[in-house]
Amino acid sequence: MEQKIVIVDGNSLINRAYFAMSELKNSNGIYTGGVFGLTSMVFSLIENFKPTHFCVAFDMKGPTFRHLSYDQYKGTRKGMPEELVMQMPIVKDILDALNISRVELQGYEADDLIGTIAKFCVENDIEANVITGDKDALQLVAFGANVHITKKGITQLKLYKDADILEEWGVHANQVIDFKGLSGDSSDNIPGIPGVGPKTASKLLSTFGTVENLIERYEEIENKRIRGLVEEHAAQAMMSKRLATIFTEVPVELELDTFKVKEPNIERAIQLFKKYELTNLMSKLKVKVETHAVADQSALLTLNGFIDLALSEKAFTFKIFYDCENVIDRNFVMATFRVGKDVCVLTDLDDLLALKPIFENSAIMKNGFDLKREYLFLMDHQIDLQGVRFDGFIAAYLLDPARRSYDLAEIVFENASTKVISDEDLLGKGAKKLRLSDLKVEQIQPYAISHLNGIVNLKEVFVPKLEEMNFTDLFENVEVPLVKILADIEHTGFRVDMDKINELDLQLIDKISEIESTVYHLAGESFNINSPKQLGVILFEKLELPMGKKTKTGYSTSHDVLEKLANLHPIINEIIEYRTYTKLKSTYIDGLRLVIDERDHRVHTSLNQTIAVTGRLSSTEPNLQNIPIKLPYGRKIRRFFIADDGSTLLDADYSQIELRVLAHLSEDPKLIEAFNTDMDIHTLTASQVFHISESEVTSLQRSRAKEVNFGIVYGMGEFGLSESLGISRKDAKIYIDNYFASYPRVKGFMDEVIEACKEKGYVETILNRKRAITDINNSNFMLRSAAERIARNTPIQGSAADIIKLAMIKVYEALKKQKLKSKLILQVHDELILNVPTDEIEAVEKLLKVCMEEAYKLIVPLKVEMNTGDSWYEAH
DNA sequence: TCAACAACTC
DNA sequence: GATTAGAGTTGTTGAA
Repeated sequence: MEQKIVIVDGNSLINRAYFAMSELKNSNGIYTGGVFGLTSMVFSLIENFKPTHFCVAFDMKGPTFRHLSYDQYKGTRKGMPEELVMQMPIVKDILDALNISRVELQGYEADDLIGTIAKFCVENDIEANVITGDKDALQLVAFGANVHITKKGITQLKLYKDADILEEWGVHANQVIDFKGLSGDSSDNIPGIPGVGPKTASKLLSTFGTVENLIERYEEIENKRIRGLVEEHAAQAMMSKRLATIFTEVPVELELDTFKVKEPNIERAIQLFKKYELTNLMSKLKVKVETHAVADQSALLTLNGFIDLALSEKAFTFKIFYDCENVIDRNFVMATFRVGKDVCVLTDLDDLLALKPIFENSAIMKNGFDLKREYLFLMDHQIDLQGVRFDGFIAAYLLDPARRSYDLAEIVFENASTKVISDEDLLGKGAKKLRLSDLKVEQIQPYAISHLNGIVNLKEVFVPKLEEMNFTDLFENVEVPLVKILADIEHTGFRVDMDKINELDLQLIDKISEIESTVYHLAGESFNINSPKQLGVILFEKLELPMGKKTKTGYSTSHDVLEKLANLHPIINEIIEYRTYTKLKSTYIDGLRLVIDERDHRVHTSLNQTIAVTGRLSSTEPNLQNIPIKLPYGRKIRRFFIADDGSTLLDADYSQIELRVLAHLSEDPKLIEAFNTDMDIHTLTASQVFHISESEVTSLQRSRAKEVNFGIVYGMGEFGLSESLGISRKDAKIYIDNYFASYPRVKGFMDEVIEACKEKGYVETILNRKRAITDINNSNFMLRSAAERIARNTPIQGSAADIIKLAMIKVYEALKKQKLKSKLILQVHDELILNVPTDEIEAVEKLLKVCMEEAYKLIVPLKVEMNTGDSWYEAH
């Protein structure tokens, strides 16, 4: 077998890892960000490079030979922060447990050790891969080492070839040291030649080649100033070059066998990961054992070959690649399929469409990643995808719902053994980002196949993991079936009334310009009212209004601050009005217009399944989950959203679903009783909190009790309650105390949730959805309190989300079974909206009520309220 | 390009 | 003694 070594610059990577995740601590307050980052890097390097040899080099304390020749070497560098110094022995322990050899030597830097080992390996025909964040190491490219420089913290690597160095610095690999010798390096305090920067250095070197040659022939330098500089600082340039040169003859014993990759000492590693609470790393240990290598030998199937295999094997994995011109136009580029180890690549849309019977055959199991995209594409072509069993996107979300993104390449990189070519690798990023259709098929194919194989590998790892975490039922029976429903909702869209939009737009334009001039008049000058910074200056400096809160960057001009100033100056109310109207115009008129499909006059919102940590959905482009309702004027926006001709909108929302879930989870007798007898829960709470009979409750008391009920669900404290009700903290405390006295099990439940969370590190919903809460044992009061509020709220919010997801599935199935034409067109957390042909209203009302109320059996009843109307305004 | 702020929802 | 309500998206400003 070919031999391959990975040599890691331990100091460089741990530094980067630490700064990328400096806040990571375990519950004893020991910082572990650097340890975590470096160790996960080691795991991924082993998985991705599959090296036969591996070692990590470290710097040692104390002066090196460079300091002895130049006492200011690295003189400007600050020492490692204390929090990082503490992590060094931990990292070394972990590396030892993983049986990974580390090297360090008094008097030499990690760089020199790396250079020495790399050179030795290259000379002995072993592929040498150097991993570091320090571009000085690029000089090693000159003798044939592969140098990979970390990007974005340490999450990505870039392999530098000679050409890359040339592009970045304008010099060849073997001139890197000359380049440093001339231009210097402020981070190492290498002086170079003062006045010579990177540009000049590369220009000089392209003519003269080396520093030595340059100095010898300095008289040939055309630019007079630079000639002088070179002459004057020749000695310093020579010294700088020496300092920048990695010493590749370090007297270490090079016994290759010591670097061989060995099986880790799993028990010891697990022990350490537990001790430092690096639980994510634990799974990597298992992954290493469980992952099956995927054969890279695979046949390329023809369309018919694939059809035969799909029919006989009854399962395949696939991905369709397409460009989105805008929200609705999808341009086919390529589709890839895998059955067993064989792969099929289609580039002709007609071939893909020929697979309609295969896609629609529910006996053939389909696996993929982010299958909502596949559903949408196939729906465009009247193909009704059936038989989906596994969606890696959804699996990744259930296993770690707090992730920022679920990019396939990242997920596979972290969990499985293959390398997936990322979008950025293929398409670039920023302004220069390409579309798939800009590339040739041959360029896309390796990318597409790497995605396909990544999904297959991911499935191998995730299926047992889902089982282990008790997610199988939630995954198979809720989240995966929901994918299709969300695609259907998105595909159907919500019709909008353009005339209504234009009408309100004209009104708003008038109102805004009128208020604008009033504000300028009252302020005595014109300024940008949208700028909190400029507004702050006007209000608190020019008009000398009393300043309320401050933000990090200046005066706060938030609504509640302004409200308190309303009586002091007429400009305040104008500004409040200005804000409400401009909000409506920019977000709900101008913003909405941008996402209306010109062809069908509908908005096709994207309902995202993997965004919210609690299990809720989120809605984007446009966000239909935050259409105004509270204020009468804003509520008019709901007139934009209308039923199809011959149909009406049916809007059904759960009444008090979160408080019912709370009653269920806490088993509080009084709460249960209240819902069993269908009492008004806010009135009941008011009577409890104010110690009066329900008939005596005033509307003010009821609305305060409503705030209390909400506050409890969110884990609000007395301060928050006093602020939101405008009462004293003392009174707020009394309310809260009275609340818990009336519903004693609620308090008990909250305490138990936190207790269990401290123990297990996560909280759960009724369908076993889990959310890890890391700060629950944090010694920092603020972080711990926030974690406790999250722990209290997540089971409630998350269980309510579970229930409405179940309801959506029931409704969807029931509509299909009864062959009704009514369609789900939106979900807003506790509300479902359907477009219902007029003749189906009665049937669908019945169906909807049953499906929603019976979605999940709580110990209290679920109650649904329904309304119909031509627009969302009337229906809700 | 990105963080901060503000405003809208359940 | 602190700090203070859970979950989201979008638009604007202004600094890098």
